[in-house]
Amino acid sequence: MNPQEIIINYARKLVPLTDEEGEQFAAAFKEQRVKKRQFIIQPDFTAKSRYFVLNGSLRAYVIGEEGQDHTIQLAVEEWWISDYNSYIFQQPARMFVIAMEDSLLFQLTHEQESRLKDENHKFETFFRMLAERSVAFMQRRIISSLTQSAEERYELFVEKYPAMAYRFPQYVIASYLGMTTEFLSKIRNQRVKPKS
Amino acid sequence: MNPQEIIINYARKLVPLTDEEGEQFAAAFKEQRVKKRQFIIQPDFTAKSRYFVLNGSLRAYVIGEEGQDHTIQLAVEEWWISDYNSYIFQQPARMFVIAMEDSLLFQLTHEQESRLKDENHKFETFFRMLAERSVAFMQRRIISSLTQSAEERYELFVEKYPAMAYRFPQYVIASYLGMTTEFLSKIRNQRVKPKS
DNA sequence: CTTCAGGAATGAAGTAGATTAGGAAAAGAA
DNA sequence: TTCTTTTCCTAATCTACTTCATTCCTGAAG
Repeated sequence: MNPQEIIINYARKLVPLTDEEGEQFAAAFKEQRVKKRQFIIQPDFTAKSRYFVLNGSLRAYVIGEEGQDHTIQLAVEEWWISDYNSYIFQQPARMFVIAMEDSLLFQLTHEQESRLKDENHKFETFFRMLAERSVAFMQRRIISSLTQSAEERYELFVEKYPAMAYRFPQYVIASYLGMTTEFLSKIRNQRVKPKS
Repeated sequence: MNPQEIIINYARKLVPLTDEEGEQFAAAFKEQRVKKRQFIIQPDFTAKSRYFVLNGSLRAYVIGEEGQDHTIQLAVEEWWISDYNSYIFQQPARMFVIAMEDSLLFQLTHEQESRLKDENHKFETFFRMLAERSVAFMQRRIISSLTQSAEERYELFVEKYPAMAYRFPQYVIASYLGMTTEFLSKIRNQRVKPKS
């Protein structure tokens, strides 16, 4: 399947599109290849685009006061990524977004997105649904961080996203779940051998 | 200002509306009076509506395994509240939403909202922007919970929402910020008298 | 003027998880 | 291959925060 087909299929999961509308939608995107460790968003620069992952994986993170790194979002195939606070309000970013592997992205600029939304009610609906899904996803993450222990959060994560749990290095998972890599290591090894 | 004017003014902060459109928008809402300690959403029931607070205050929370209560969202005048996971997908709720004071709400049912969005592109845009703002808000909360200590989270909260900090009882603030009421008490009193 | 309930303060003891410091093993790069 | 960098593990100590138990405070209801 080519990139255009992928994004059209994806969009059709949320809104019905005619073939013509599908093409129009896909035409707003631009392919972008990035290499491992390449940044696509950096603090102080405004995020001009959001990205749909066709292939590969990325990670969004912030650096805390004492230089500690906290993963805000992960993305693999068919996920979106950006610094949304920056993208939505077109203000300077606070986050880094970096490629974890050589990746192929579909870039959508803020301008192109605006144009799409103006052109067709269906596209506006699509982005509304996308945002609502993010709200639901983030709310689940907030509930998890309030109600569960480090171990429970990890178990839940592995259960829901087994593909990610072994695709990303451990320090990334740990900082996504809000714990240190050492502690995650302990959890992982405890699970294997409760008895010698 | 009457409720209709309030909601129209509010909507106009996000999208321009003619007088006629404003009236049409406001007509989708229904006034609802609730008394302190009254529930408007309960687990296992589907949240059929979202609520705009005209007057008063509410609190959304979940009950954890060991009966501990975790505040997910707070709402005062001009804020929205619901169990969004339930509302958006029209699935059974996990949360309680309860009035903290006698309140006056503007209720918008899922059906009415759908109708609005179908009727006019502007209304669809409005709800898209509302969802995007929630995403940005929640992302900030996630970053705060990952990067800051209990004390820092409290200071930030007081700074950004001073009105809320003293309107809600301490145990509500504590459970919203992810700490115990005892610990928040300690933080508060430490700040006042670093020296006798 | 009591009584009672919801909320806040305080202190002692316990624990989940962080920090620090060691080194081993994969994985790239040359 | 060898060198370097990145990732992972183990274990001891440390601390931010919880838990538990008790007392105090305030306002509303009888």
